[in-house]
Amino acid sequence: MARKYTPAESCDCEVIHEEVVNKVKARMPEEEILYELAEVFKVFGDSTRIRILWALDEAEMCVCDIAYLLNMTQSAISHQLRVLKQAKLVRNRKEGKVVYYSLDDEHVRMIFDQGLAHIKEK
Amino acid sequence: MARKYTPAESCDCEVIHEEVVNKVKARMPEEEILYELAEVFKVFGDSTRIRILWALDEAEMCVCDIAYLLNMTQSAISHQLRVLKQAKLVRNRKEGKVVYYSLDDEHVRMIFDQGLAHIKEK
DNA sequence: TTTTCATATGAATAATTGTTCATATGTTTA
DNA sequence: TAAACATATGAACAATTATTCATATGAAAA
Repeated sequence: MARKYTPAESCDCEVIHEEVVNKVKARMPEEEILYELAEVFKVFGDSTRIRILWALDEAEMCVCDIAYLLNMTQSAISHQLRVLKQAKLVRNRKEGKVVYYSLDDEHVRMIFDQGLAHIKEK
Repeated sequence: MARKYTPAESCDCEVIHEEVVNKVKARMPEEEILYELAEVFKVFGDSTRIRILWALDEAEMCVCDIAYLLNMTQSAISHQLRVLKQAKLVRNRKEGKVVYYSLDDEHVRMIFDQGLAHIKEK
């Protein structure tokens, strides 16, 4: 999102149900909120990050552990951990050379559960 | 995700905590589940779709209504509605020329709520 | 029938992004 | 000190994707 396209000329048809649209418009949250909401879910929208989050929900692990677990390179994992950290979904602590990552959000499990509920139902 | 890269040579460091990794590995769900989970959240990871979903949570609307509400072209909205339909998050009904869309998932609101909870806390 | 209108869709394009590769940083060990 | 090792990071590349534009489809109205 937030791509730089030339401004859209709204719709190219007449409004059909102005009452409904006005009612909904009045109840829409700030643009900023919806943007941030999308940003959060974007972080969840990658299977590598989902796997990392799921793993960290089971146990605290260092970068190397995660890379080995997921059969990926240390670099790829490190890059993704940075994304998760920026999103404040994980935190880390350093012990010598080793950096341990763990979940930093109690909602992760609940967000997973809602997603799973959707998958199972359909 | 699911990009076609040459297979990663797992990690390039030694495993540090084999016990933990084995424990976590045993508890990880099927790859397929985690992949689908990421797919669902990917759909939520775009502010246009978030806005459409939020709007439809308020009221059923036709394509033109949504385009007008969000100040976007009919085409852009139509493309996104197709994505939402494929994800089984919205359904539609036809009345003459007009196609009305509505939410097709009771979890949308709860997924939003969890996302919002995360945003507010951080 | 012809026109009009709402919606859908395919192709093209610009922007984004996940991984790789090479390398930097910083800590421990020899 | 130097070597080894865990992690981080920047650049490059391939793949994905959100929108635009042009046009197709299909239903209602003239």
